[in-house]
Amino acid sequence: MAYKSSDKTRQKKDAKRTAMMQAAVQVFAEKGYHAATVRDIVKQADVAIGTFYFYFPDKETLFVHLYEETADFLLQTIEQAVRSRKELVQQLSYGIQAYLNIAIYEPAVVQLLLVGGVGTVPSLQAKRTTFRERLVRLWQRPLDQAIDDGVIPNQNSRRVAEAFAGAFDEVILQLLAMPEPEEKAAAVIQDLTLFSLRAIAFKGNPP
Amino acid sequence: MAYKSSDKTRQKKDAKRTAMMQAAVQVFAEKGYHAATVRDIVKQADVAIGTFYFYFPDKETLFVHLYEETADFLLQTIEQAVRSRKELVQQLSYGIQAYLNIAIYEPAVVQLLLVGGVGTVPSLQAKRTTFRERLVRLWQRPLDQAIDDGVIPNQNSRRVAEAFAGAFDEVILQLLAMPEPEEKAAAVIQDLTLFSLRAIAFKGNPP
Amino acid sequence: MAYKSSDKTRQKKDAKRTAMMQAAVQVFAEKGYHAATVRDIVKQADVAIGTFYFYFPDKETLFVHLYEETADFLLQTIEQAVRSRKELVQQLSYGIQAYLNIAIYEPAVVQLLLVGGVGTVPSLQAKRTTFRERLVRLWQRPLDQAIDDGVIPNQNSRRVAEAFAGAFDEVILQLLAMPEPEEKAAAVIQDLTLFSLRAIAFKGNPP
Amino acid sequence: MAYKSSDKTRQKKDAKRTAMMQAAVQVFAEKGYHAATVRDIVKQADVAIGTFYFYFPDKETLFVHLYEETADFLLQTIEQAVRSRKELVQQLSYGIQAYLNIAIYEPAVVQLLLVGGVGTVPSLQAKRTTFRERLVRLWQRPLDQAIDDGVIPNQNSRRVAEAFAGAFDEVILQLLAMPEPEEKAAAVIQDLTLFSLRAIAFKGNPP
DNA sequence: CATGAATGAGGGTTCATTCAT
DNA sequence: AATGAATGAACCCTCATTCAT
Repeated sequence: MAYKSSDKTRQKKDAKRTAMMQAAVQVFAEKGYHAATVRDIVKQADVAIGTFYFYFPDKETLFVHLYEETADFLLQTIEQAVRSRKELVQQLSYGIQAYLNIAIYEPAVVQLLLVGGVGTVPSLQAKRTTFRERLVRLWQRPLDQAIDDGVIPNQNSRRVAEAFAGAFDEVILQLLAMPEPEEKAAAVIQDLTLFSLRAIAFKGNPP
Repeated sequence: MAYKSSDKTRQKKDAKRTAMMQAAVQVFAEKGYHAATVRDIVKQADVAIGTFYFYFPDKETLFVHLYEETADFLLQTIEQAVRSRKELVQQLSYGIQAYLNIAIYEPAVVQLLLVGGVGTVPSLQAKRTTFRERLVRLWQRPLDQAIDDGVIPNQNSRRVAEAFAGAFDEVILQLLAMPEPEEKAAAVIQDLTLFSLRAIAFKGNPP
Repeated sequence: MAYKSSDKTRQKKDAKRTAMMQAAVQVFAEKGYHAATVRDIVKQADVAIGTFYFYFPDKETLFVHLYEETADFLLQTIEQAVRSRKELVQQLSYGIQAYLNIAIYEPAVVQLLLVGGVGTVPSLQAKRTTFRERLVRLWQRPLDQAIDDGVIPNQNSRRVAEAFAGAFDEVILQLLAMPEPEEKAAAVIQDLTLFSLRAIAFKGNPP
Repeated sequence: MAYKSSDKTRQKKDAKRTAMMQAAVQVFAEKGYHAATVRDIVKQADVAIGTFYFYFPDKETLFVHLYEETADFLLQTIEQAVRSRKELVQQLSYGIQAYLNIAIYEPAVVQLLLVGGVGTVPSLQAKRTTFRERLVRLWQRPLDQAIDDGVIPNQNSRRVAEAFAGAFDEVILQLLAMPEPEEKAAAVIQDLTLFSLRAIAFKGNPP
């Protein structure tokens, strides 16, 4: 009995906590870390300001936590798409697609990671570095495997992965700035996949 | 009578103005727009706070001005390097080299443009969009010409240019995060040039 | 649940708001709008500076509000005294008495309206004009009625009312500058009433 | 020789000093003491800010000095008009006329004294009191003489003079707020004169 | 748990005043 | 004498954070 009630309470609490975090992501993504106020967040979540400090120690901690969580979500989603395929062509293509999907349907995720809180919170600098590092490694892995398999010639896979990460980010941000980005998604995926394959001197069959 | 805006006085004032702007670039690049305070800037420039407002109308105006000026400097420097060559291979190679030079010897420029004031000042959003647009067009021009000349196959040059801009930015930021980046500059230039040429299916002689 | 805007809480908040407004009236009356600082006000009210901005949007808005409220209070109090009588002699006498009462027992009211914020806040200019206008009309009404009733000869009632308003203000300010003004109040009332009646060529029985 | 040159220098200096003081009166009258900045004044006078501090010790001292000087000018002008006549009727009429002339042709004088710096500068409070005192005495003198001469019945001439001072001020300020006040000046003078004569129970021939 | 009144450090900005030229 | 660059105290206001209810 006490179990169940506790569970319910926990769930309720978690629900409210989650709601506030979603509100925070929205506000941080829209305004950036500094311009976003705690009052903005609690207003968006429709709770009192005191409630914020019951659930989170302070604004900065929440932001860093959100950044990490969002980064995890993005990286894992792409990673999963990449891992689910064996062939380099499809690994790239599906990975890019996964990234684009998130960008289009959860733009706040991309805003938060790429725009929201850069160069602002000291304790975030390391997190950002880690995120970029993981993102680079994410693209590097299929490349290394492809080199091992002889599918592409030997090359500085690390640098190429960096270039990929930057290229994908920019193209996606440009896409998001356009009206109705979802209509152009398919073309972008194809463009980026072919771009990538050419850039690494892939000689097999294009998609 | 001689005291009236003599050349010496004018020069001195200009010098101080420039010094303060450099201090401001430093601080903005390091902390970002919001975290940088006017007090930080005047401390860096070793003047009183009133002096800031003698030279500049307010923090935001100065920041936007600095952003534009810095963007102009970066873009013109790269543009000049690109224009000074006729062949696509060299246009890319010299353009990248110019970019890298700035990044290594004037890191604050890159910090300011790529990191410093993103997602912060409303009046900057448009400036940032313009900067990215110009950067993309900068890389797009040689591509279009190469397509016209039949040096590379027809392709979505705009999208490729976006990818180039993003790729170069990321590689450069990664380079700046390393110790002694200038030692690796030559390798990076070559890597990026080859990467670019492959990505656009260039078939001529590599550098 | 009971904590939500309970009567007690509301009352307490209103009480504090009122207390702060009284403090503000005091300070504004004493120093005038510009010389009065928000810190002066919160010190007088014994609260923190943030509390001021919790209750009021800004210094200027509060001042204008206070000015209007105070003007309303003064005008309505006098108006009521005037309206409560039918005979011109008593209308004047009771109106003047009401004015004097406020001046003596709420000197800040008079200070604020006559001294506090003149020639200062642009958004107040119109309010001040309105206040003077209403004050003039206040005295003009019984005059017009008396002319209609044939109690006094026809004359430029508007100009006379202006003169009354100015005369009463000055005499009252002079009275307030003296020690123990309440002792002289009765004499002042009589003097001013007779002064007024003579000035409008009233021929009936003096009070 | 040295004499003359010295005189010239003196005159020149005085000329500049005078120009600055006139500029200051203008600005103070228009904006009030606090809102008027030293920069406003020197801009109006077309000199550098340092020049201000060569001629005057500081803003407050200048203001107080200007206030006194302006008060002297106003009081002496009216006084002279009053003294130049023997009969009460004409003393009042010419005094009022003199006041009105100043108000219409030198509105800054009236603005400065009646509106510009009230309730602002501590060191001005005493000056203002003195000015009002002198103004009251100015009107009181002819009254006392008329009482002595048996032209009007005995009465509290002090209080009546206060009422006069206040009444004239208000009517004049109301006049200045209208378009083309000079056209109404004659009527105002007559109205105020008759108002005054009636108020003091004058029985002789009206003007 | 939740609330929101209360706090005060700190930010951007103004402006009277000084002083080297 | 005259200039105007330079100064910094002080202003208004914001906002992260606390705590009594």
